[in-house]
Amino acid sequence: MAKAYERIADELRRSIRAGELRPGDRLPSETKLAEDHRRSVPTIRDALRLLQDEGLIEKLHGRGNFVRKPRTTVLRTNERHQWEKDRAREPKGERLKTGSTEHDTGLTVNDLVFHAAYREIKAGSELADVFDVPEGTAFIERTFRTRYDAENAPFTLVTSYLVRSLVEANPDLLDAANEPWPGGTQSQLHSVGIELGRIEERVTARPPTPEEAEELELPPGTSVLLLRKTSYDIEGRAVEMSDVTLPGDRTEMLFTTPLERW
Amino acid sequence: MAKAYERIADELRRSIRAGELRPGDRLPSETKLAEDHRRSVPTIRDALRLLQDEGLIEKLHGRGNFVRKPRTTVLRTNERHQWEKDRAREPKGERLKTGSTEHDTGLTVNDLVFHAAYREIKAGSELADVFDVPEGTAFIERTFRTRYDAENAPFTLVTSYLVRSLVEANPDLLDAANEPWPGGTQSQLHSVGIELGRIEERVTARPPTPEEAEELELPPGTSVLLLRKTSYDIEGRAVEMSDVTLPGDRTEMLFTTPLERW
DNA sequence: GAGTGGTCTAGACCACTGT
DNA sequence: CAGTGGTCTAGACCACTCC
Repeated sequence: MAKAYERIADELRRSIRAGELRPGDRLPSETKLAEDHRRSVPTIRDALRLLQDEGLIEKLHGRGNFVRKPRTTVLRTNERHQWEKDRAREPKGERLKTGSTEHDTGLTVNDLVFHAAYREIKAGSELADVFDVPEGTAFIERTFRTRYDAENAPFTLVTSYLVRSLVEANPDLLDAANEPWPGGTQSQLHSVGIELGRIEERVTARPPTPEEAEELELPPGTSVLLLRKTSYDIEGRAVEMSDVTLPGDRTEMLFTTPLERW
Repeated sequence: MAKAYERIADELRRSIRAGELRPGDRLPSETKLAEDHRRSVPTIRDALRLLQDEGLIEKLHGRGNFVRKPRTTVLRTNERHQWEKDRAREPKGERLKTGSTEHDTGLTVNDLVFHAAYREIKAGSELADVFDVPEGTAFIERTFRTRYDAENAPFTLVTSYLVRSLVEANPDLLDAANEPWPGGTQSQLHSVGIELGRIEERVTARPPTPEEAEELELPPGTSVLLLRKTSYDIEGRAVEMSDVTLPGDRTEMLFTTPLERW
């Protein structure tokens, strides 16, 4: 004997999957559903919460419960890295025209807003491990939000780490006022004589923390993608690491792997 | 004025983050929490559900509520593709020794169980688009589960598509009984004269459907990673596509992008 | 059997949306 | 204002775990 709220959720889920309830449609009110199924309102709400957690419906206070529409997604490719490298040595005027976020999305620079903060920190065991330096080494921590003006929610939260001694040759890199740096991180590193040899990206997914949900305006029933990007110079030494949080319902990442010929 | 269940959740969340409640610890019982906070049990349960949805706690019926321990993750790299290509032309005996899942995880072939089913289908608009063939073209659809014996949950669900006319030159490829094919998909394609030139992988994340949650034994408060892998031959023609569902709490994907020298 | 969480009820009252 | 969902109560009864 299945539980009442599960049976009710199953029935509504089937309705939605079959297209009898279409994206944007309003579900019957909770009191109406309660009468129809001869159950109490809290039981109906248990059923609706299941569907909300699956990302199938959206609850709008005072308006009703609606079948959720799919979000339009932003594509983020790994080809951006070669593209950014090619551009890193170009004159500043050229670099100003577009940033790498625009390369991925087809947007222009004016559609984007950046917030940045710099902080100096000492390496804990995790940073020390990635960069192969002693614990306590001085790092620059930069935090960003990138935003697409046409939407009212940011689409990434970024924390980036650089070894202080590697970048202090260029004092401009130590000042948040110079953000956004035209040409991006690779251009910044080029200004202190660093050329990148490869980039590693690690991807996992989990539900958002309340803080992430608020900053990225994530409704219940969505996930975040966590991307840890580590950049290595041509000698294979880690020179930069970023932790990026992306909204799972608005992001698609594309990785292309070329294969050697037989 | 914050809501009671949110305040209670905040307090417990802070406790967990601060390490006062450690992974594996049992929380006070719901009736105890209700007395402490002078709230009803359902209100306490509302608070605990928030924490469960964030993946912070685990509810065990009849035992209690526990701080969740981090799962050990399996690493899946894009270097597997070159490795699989290098191996595709090796003699069958060699290929039998290990499969590509083992390459990623360090397991031996005996730790893995495969289930496979083959089905012939006609291309809908999506498949027709990816493979650049007319709608209605005959495809072979293969579905798999891969499992690690030491755990009792599968770690991937796979659906793979091949154009029938491309692979029917080798009848063995049309029979599920020959699964798992030693050397994997690239070896199968090699048997009909196809060499791969590049692989594209698209990654998104969302909460699991009830079906996925059951098959992958995903507790509430976890996400799935969706990987769509498309393989192109050396002329750039799509020859294989897979949709892979991975448990977000047990999977880390690593993509390495080499950069050209200046 | 004692203690735990899971399901469900019936209803009060609040907060938000639209007309 | 009427109608909607959101919060919360007080308690009954069931299902599971462990001793």
